Amino acid sequence: MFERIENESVVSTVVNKIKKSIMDGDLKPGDKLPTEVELIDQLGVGRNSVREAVKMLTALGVLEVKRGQGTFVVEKVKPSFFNPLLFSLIIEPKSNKDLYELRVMFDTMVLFNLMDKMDPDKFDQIDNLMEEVEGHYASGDKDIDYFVGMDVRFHKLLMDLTENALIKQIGEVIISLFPEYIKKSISQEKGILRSINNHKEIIHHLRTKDKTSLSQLVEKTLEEWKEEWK
Amino acid sequence: MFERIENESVVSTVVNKIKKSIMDGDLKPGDKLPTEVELIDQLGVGRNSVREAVKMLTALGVLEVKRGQGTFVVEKVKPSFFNPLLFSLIIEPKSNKDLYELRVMFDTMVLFNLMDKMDPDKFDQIDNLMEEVEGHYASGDKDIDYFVGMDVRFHKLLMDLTENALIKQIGEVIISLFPEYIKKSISQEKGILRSINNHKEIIHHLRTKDKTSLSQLVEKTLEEWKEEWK
DNA sequence: AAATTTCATATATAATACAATTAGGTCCCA
DNA sequence: TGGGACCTAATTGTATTATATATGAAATTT
Repeated sequence: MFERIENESVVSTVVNKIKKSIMDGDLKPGDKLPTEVELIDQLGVGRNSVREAVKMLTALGVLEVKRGQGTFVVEKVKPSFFNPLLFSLIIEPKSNKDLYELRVMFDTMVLFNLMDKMDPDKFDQIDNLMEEVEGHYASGDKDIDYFVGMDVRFHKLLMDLTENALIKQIGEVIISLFPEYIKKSISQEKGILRSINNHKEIIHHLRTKDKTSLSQLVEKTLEEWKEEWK
Repeated sequence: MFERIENESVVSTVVNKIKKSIMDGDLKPGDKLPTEVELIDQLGVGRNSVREAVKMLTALGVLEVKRGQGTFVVEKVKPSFFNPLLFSLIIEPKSNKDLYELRVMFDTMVLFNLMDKMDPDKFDQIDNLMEEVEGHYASGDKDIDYFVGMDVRFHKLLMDLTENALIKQIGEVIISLFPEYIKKSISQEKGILRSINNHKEIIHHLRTKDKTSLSQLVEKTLEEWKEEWK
């Protein structure tokens, strides 16, 4: 008969009012919100409610609080936006197979995307990184952590070059799930070499815009990894 | 000389302790946290700090507060908690292109993954869905919402068929960002038809395991959308 | 002019009081 | 013996007040 009375909490109300101000354009990126005291007066609520609302929007990456100065709408959204996703991956454990598949597929995706965007400057950045790694290897350095770090840097660089903020964000999350696996996979000298050669092959296919070979390479890599983990 | 003293706020500390408990497995999905008063005692902080920390984790979809009962770790993170991502589209309008690219790339990724896994049963599921949609279209039904819903269902079905929990999860997030865009793009009769034909093409390439054509199709679709948004 | 201090402003934390919601038990009566 | 009304303990929700701390700018000193 009667529909449920939605007793929206005070905090939710405040959150929504701030949200609305942003979406309506009354508050633009970089703008300063009224001070806590002003908000208390304007909204007619307690200070705790205002603070809790601001904290929620801070957690979501929408607001930014600078102590002694005030509260501001963020200029640029941080990758922390995908933190909830990261949590969900922790809360609901995933199988290794799923994780690999995702990683390999994501890498392929990034590379495909890059093929249409690569220019000489971007190749320079990649080449510089590769020279650094090969130099270290040639010099006899066998520090696993270094090569693991460079492996991560290589993949992050590729993601950066897509110039797509969303891809970067999701990529960060995926890579953050991987350090142990990378370490395990290159924790032998032949692992290091294989990693370097793998990257070189990737770059080669990127230069020649050879999607077929690239996707075959990725598949091959996946197969190798699978073998190793049995 | 001295490195900066990171004065982590009390609230952040509480947030991190709760996070850690979850990640270490001391708190599992569905578990009840200590009451506010207990947390105050155990952590030696004020109630405001505890409440603000809980509010942040609630905003991230990690905790769930039931008044009169307590605070719990969520069983399953809902995709709706990613809505804040929509903020990034308001704050950084240029990311529309990014979002679109991500979507197209993710779809491609799913399809590539599927190619090696498809069996007759899976094709049956897809065919059933397509028959339903085409039936509706043939019957003269032009309800936009219906076709938008079916477009979403089509893409969700493809993701389901990968049988990869991670892909499903990330896909949910991406798709949840799209209803309005999809709606815009098929909000004309020719839009509906185009959507249906596009899906049919996808299925065809899936059957023939033709990766090249598939990736070309996706590129073509991307180009079309780009044109439309100018 | 440069360095230091002071001060106003804003957020951070804590403590207290009371309100509201929920689950479950108790009581009472038919 | 049921079953409904009521009560109560536990827990979160909101408001208020007090104090602490960080920040930037103004005032002061050197």
